Formats: sequence, C-alpha cells, structure tokens
Amino acid sequence: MISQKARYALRALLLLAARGDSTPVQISEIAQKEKIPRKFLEAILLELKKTGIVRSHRGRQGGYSLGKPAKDISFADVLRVTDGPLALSPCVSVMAYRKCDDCFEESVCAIRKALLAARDATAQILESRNLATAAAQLRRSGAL
Amino acid sequence: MISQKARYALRALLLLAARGDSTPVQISEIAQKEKIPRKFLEAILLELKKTGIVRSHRGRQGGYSLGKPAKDISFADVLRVTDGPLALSPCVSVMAYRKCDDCFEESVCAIRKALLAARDATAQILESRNLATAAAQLRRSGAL
DNA sequence: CTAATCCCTATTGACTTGATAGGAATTAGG
DNA sequence: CCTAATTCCTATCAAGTCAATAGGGATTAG
Repeated sequence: MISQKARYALRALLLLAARGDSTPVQISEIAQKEKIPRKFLEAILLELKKTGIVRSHRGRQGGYSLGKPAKDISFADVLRVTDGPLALSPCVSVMAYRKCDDCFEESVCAIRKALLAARDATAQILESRNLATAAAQLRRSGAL
Repeated sequence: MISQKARYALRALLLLAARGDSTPVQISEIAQKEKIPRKFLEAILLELKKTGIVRSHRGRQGGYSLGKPAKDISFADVLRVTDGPLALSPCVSVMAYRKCDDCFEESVCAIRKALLAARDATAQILESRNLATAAAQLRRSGAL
C-alpha cells in the first residue's frame, strides 16, 4: 500500500499539472483545494523540491510549480520520493539495490526471481504513467 | 517492500515444497535449517495454517506439511497472508476492496487508474509463480 | 519596513514490526 | 496410563514508522 504522504503528493502535483501556466501556487491554496493538512503538505513539497520534481518561489507571492514538464514526472518518480523503492525486496531494487541481510546465494534464490519479475512489471507501468497522461485523463472525464 | 515475516514464510514453504514426500517437518527443524527465530516461525506457520496453506500434526512426531499441492500455492497467496493485499491502494484491491477515505469520485480518479494497472501487472506475475515452479528453479540451479 | 510566504527542526501519539515468554492442549510411544 | 515431544494460544516488549502539529527562521514583493 502507498502511504498517505504519497496520495497527498500525487494530488498536489496533479493540481499543479492541471493548471496550464507555471505561475506558482501557494501551499495554503493547494492544501485547501485538495483537503490536505497544511503543515504536512509543506513537508511533502519540501521533499519533492529536493529531487527537482517541484520548484519553489519564496517570499510574498511565492509558491510552488512543477520543476519540469508534466510528461517528465512519472508516478514512479513521485512514489520513490514519498515511499522509497518500488521493489518488493532490496535485492531487486534498481534505484536502491542492497543485498538481503540473510541471503545465502542471490543468483540461486527462487524468491528473488519472482520478486524481480514483479518489480519489472510494476516499474514498467508506473514509469509509463506521468502527470501529463493523468491530467489528460481528468480532462477527458470532464473533471477539470 | 515485503516484510521479514513474508521472507520467513516463503523460505519455510519452499523447504516443505522441496521435500517430495508430505511427512510433517517440525518447527524446530525448519527454524534451524532456514535460520528463522523459532517462536516467530511458530506464529507464522499458525497463520499459514488458518488459510489452509499448510497443515499441522500435533503431539509427538508432529510438524507441518503443505496444505495443498505446491503448484496451487502461489507467491501471491503467501504474501496476502503475511503482508495483506498486493494492491497499492485499497480502492484497487480485488481481495480486500475499500473506498479511499477521502476519495472524491472513484471512477474519475487518475491516481486510481495508474494504481489499478500496477496491481494487475503485479498480481499477474505473483499469481503465476508458485511453490512448484520455485522449487523446480532451485533444482535446476543445483541448489537442492 | 512589513506582511506574506517558504524553510527547517523538533515533537507527538498511534500503530506496526520483529521478536520473546510461558504455559495449555494434544498425541506417539513405552 | 504416563511422559516427553510437539503444536496452539495469549500476552508482552522494544524499536521503528506514519501522520500530523508546533514554532520560529529566512526570504522577498510591495
């Protein structure tokens, strides 16, 4: 299951992606429109900023906007920031590989083989879905 | 990431599947061979028993054996017992559906669409891999 | 200069995870 | 029938994670 943090992040980003222009939107506005606790959202956006997913503008009339084109921000990118690796085991993670603590011989592990296939399948989906495709879906559904 | 409990469960089950016969194996033997804390394994096997994945034999000369043919126990079955639903969100879970707490309109949710595709991809893999295919891989690798 | 805004660190309560403890219930074998 | 071996059950624990909150510092438009 993804965390609440991930949900909030995706909702906030989708709101930014849905606005055509790139003028900054304030935390409080996002929080209010998406019903996200203000201070929590603040922390989330800060993290997203560190990885370049959003850009911030400080001071009066400040706020947040996407850090790159919506089509270049995949669901996988966002989930990796909020929830860590997509993989079901560190030993099959591409972005954050680590040997399992008590692994006998990785190349022979039957559990690993299954988890690797699962990771590849999930990553393939979550890397192909991005904020642009998601926003387009919303527009098509008449939700915007 | 899967839990430590899931790892232990899979290892224990794989040990049972690898033995051709269905004579019961004692907790202590599994614990020792797979380096799993004995008491923790006890609790895990008990849970697996409740769902029919393993069968137990009490008293002297007791122990555990698979509750059904190895080919009928998928990785998905095991992970569902130890770690809950495979889905990344309750709203896309087939086995344990639940509406997201703050969902506006499910049919329009762009986040849901992506998570649904991800669930289908993962489930497709984890339901096709089972204890028999895994044990066969081990045999082929010469690990048995 | 000042008010609005993002930035940063710390803290909190509830829950989950991994593990341990102790003993009750059951059963094979003598 | 007795006993030793085994599973079954409940309770407990420490450490970690999650979701949220608090307070104030840094920055900037007007």
